[in-house]
Amino acid sequence: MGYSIGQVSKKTGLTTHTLRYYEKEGLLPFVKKSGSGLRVFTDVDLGWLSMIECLKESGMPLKGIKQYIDWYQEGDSTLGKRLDMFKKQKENLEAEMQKLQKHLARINYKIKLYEKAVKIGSFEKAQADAELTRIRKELF
Amino acid sequence: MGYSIGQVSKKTGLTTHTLRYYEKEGLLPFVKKSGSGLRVFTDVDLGWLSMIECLKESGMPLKGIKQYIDWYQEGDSTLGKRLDMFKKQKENLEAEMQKLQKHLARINYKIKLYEKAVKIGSFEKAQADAELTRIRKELF
DNA sequence: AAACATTTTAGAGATAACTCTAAGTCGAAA
DNA sequence: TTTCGACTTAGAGTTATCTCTAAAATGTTT
Repeated sequence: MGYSIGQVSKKTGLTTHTLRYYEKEGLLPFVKKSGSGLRVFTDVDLGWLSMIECLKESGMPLKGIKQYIDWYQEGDSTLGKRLDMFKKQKENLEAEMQKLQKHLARINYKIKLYEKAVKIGSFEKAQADAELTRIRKELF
Repeated sequence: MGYSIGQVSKKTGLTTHTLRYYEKEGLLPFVKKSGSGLRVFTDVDLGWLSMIECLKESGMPLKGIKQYIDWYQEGDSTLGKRLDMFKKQKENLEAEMQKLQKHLARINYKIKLYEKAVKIGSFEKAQADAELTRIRKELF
């Protein structure tokens, strides 16, 4: 019930290079090797890779993720540190999402503006449009 | 009615190094120079810097932003391309935000788990808790 | 005018996160 | 048993985005 590095690559979308790189960086200390030196991934390992993806895409650098994994390996004495880390990550992520929300509103305005501009063939004239001027004022 | 690079650095939070780098990369073609060669930023330039920040934080690489600025400089013949770019960026951003939403749910679960774990002093036992097991099942 | 802060350029260096290469080993299929 | 694709390691190379340095010019303050 184990997977080769190639199989894990297909499952996760990470290249075999990246998986080895993650291991070298200390992110996969739990992955075992077969007698002849081949990596053998388990479903538990896939779970860890999924958590790594979650934290990475949430904006945590690989070093931060490694720290978390190191704490996990240390056992229950680091429970508080791990809790703090997740709380901080939640703060970061919520702040990030609010920022993205604002950026999205701005991009939506740009889409309206350019739809009008394309329709009338002029950026200048589209910008002078009453409704777009109203939205723009609302936005800033 | 103009700002020095240092003033713009304070206003935007970007270092003077970064501002010069952006210019070198073609992101600030509208910034003028004084007779003696000093950069003079205007409020219009600050507006562009704000748009650059918006696109960058929305996940667009500097090259993509440069492309947009180049199109802008080309005039109304590129209106369609710019509209497409913003539409695509909207798609990307909405997909990104949905992903972050999922990651946030997972992190919230982890916070609950670790709060319980800290309380009882054991990760294993916290994981076995009925409510946490329920939430975990909901999550995957 | 002297002193000192700010800006200029070209180019080198740093950092994170991959990405690839080479030379060899392993394992499944014909 | 040969063949061939997948795997191994160590280490070099790449990309994006800064970040810094040095030496000279400019701007500001006293």
